[in-house]
Amino acid sequence: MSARPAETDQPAKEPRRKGRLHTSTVDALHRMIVTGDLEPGQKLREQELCERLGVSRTPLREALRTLAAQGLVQLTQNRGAEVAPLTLADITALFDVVGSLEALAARLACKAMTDEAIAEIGVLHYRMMLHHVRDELPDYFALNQQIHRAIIEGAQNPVLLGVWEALAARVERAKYLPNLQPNRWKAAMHEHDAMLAALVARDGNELGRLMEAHFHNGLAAILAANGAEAPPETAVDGSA
Amino acid sequence: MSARPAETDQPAKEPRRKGRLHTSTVDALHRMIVTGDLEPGQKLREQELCERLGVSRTPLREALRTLAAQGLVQLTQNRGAEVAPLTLADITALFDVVGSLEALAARLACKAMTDEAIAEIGVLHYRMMLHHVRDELPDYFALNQQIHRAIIEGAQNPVLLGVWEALAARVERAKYLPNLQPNRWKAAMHEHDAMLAALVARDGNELGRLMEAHFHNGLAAILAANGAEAPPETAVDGSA
DNA sequence: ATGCTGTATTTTGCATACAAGTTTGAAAAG
DNA sequence: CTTTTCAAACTTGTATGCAAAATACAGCAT
Repeated sequence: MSARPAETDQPAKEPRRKGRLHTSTVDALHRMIVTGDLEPGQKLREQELCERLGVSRTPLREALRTLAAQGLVQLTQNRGAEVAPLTLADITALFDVVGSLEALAARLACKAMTDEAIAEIGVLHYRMMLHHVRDELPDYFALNQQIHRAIIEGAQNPVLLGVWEALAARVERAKYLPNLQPNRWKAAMHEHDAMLAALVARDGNELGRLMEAHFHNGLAAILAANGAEAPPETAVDGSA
Repeated sequence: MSARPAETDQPAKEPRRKGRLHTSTVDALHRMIVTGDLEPGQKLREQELCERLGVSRTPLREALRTLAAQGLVQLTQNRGAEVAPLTLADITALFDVVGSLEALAARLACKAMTDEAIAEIGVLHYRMMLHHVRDELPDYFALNQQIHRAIIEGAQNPVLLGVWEALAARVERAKYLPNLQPNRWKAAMHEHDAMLAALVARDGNELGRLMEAHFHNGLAAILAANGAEAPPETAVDGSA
């Protein structure tokens, strides 16, 4: 379903197919924000984005409202939009919530998933491991994301899926901040080993515990990496 | 259609203050959907809503996008918007997620809240109890909501607050479905008693457990009330 | 020199106009 | 009588124009 064609496009003013402008505008902005192409706190002037994306202000504004509801953009009355800041405090808060949701998903998935679906996750797991030993980071990331998504979908709870998808975008933003150190990478793989074992054993509580810990470790890595080397504007916690 | 309540505001075409049209449109639609004034599954034709709310299509469409991102409205390409259906399966899923989030909030709040804030919740609690013995349901509901919100805010996690607010709207929708039986009401009050005790004791795990159970009991009441007496169109689980 | 004020420019918010897609219904063919 | 086709009406999607708010800046007063 979510398999999108590679499509690196950042379309300038190519005359798109006539429908689906709103959707593709949302996606384009979504990517730009997640990848950091648009930086946290950056002011988003409508006219400028319109030219960049090749759409008029109406669909652009609708896209901004959608993204604002997802927490990627911040709107202020009569003062326009800016990319939502991403402070370390925000990231901490975010990981607490997502960790909790994944733990819930784990418990539900262990009850609801079919043996076949679990086996498919096993396949993904070993493919991911392959990318790990080959040092192919982007592919590793993609598989990692797919595994987490599969577990969430395995919970068979549409509300959970919807909330998770919205938050996953922000998690992705956080992942683009630091360079993932090899140490953390290796540790993450081991954590995934344990997670798969728990899933196969259908031990929901254990899997939940593991996933929550997995998330907290990822958070710690991000905090460590950025607390030391981040430029001041990036993400210092906003006491003001 | 359904009888609308008093209807003091709901401005027809009064020339509003020039700003804030978008926000108030979102709020108005929000209320209409939550209260059931707009029924689940109902098709939302833009022109009709424009006349009813006294705005043009542009801000209305922006509002619909916002509500869609919050899960109150469902959009389909070139086929417009409809009020998101609210099946019993949806409600079950929703309560699982919100219960889990409130449990998280409980753990965090027990650590983060000041004594003063906890005391304020105590005040709200006893005011709510007063409305209970006086049989004042709407006031009870309002206080109940305030207490839950105060605990979420006490967790001091802006992400959690944002997610919870979006989901709370859907929970409200569910509450408007059945007539709350007096039995459930009484039980809910007792559960709140225990919750307050755990909060004062700052026992986060216990409070989390209690709040999750509180939610599940509420869900069971709704399911029971509707499984038996709901009209077929309302909320039968949507296999389709 | 500094602070304030009024005006010009920019930018957002809303409304309307136009284009493209979808639905409906009636007429014609089987 | 049923089914198919096609066009008219309606609905949504997008672009543009206009008004109000905010910002920037120059000129003035202190």
